[in-house]
Amino acid sequence: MATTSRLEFALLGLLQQNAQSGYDLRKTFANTPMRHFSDSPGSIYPALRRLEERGWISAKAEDDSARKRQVYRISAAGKRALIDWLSQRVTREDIVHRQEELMLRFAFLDGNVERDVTLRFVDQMVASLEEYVKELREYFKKFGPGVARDTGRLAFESGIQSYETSLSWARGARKKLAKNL
Amino acid sequence: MATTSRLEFALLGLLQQNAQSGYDLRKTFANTPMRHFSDSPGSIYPALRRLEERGWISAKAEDDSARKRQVYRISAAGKRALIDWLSQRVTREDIVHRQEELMLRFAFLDGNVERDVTLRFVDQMVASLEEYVKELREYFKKFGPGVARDTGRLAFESGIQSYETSLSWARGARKKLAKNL
DNA sequence: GGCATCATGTAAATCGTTACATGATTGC
DNA sequence: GCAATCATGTAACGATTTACATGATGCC
Repeated sequence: MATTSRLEFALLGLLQQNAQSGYDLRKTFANTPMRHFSDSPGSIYPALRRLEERGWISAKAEDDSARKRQVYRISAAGKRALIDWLSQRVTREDIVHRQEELMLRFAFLDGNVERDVTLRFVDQMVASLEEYVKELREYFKKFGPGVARDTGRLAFESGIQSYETSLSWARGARKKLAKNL
Repeated sequence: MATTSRLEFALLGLLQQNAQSGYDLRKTFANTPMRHFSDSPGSIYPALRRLEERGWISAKAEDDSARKRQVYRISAAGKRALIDWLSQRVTREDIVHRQEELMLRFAFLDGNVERDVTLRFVDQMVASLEEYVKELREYFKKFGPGVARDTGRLAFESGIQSYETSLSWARGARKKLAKNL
């Protein structure tokens, strides 16, 4: 049961939206807000080959094009893997250690799972965030004033604020998503 | 010129605050808001040895303790390396690809560099964030409404909001830091 | 006596980074 | 003709993850 990296899921999700080449995917990572992913060939081409070996995507040489483009398409097994990943519970671990992966998952929900799965996802996210923000606030009340360095205390406050922003975003998202059910 | 990982800098910064053992450092990563770092022995002990090999820290067996604790202490060369890292310019790359490292750097500023270096750091951070937020907003105006999936659009908005939160945090931090100059 | 915690390590596997490399095509 | 871009790769290296491993100590 080989694990799947964030990059691999990102590729899988993008290929689910459109069949495209490695170069197209690289351009997406270079020129869109998905730019926190690396667009280097040394990461993307090997990742595509790994996905192909697992049977999650398949390559087809684009013959009408003069250039030697390999267009990748997601397979049924790939779509199943994607949906499994998207359907997982949102845990505290996701909040603390896998924020980026969490938002990636969220971005791919629509079109791949039913709206009620999306709503459950957001609900779990709100619940986990509430719990964690509470925990951080309590920690800060206890230890924050004792921190000697200003920048250390401010950095901590920045961390709390960022989770609070996520929380209020998630609450707003929940409302918007519930409206057009 | 071997590169230094985030984990290595985190260890270096913590050892600058207090000489301590690998186990102590692991507990910090396990039980404090620095928990986004891994507390696994397989990452920390090898990282400590790498730092030792570079002469940035040195180990001393704690003899009064019954247990075989190795207490690490930062060296002069280590402190120099730390300060070099802390004094680097804040770039757009830091904002886009190295947010976490950036906040780690910020947290360690006090006590290691003069207050004016800290203020310059925050100024550069504000400037880079302003630019990037502007860029993201323009991108969203152009392409946001065309995004088919609700969750895709919402995820993008979440990203923008998180940068906006950082920006307003940085502005507030700048004011607080300037006050007690 | 036994369990949790203290305390440090090693080994295998793998992913991503960086750098190098090649050749075709489009546009000026 | 030349530069930029299209398009795909390989190779070396290093860091982290996961799992395995050991032994001492404090406490009930």
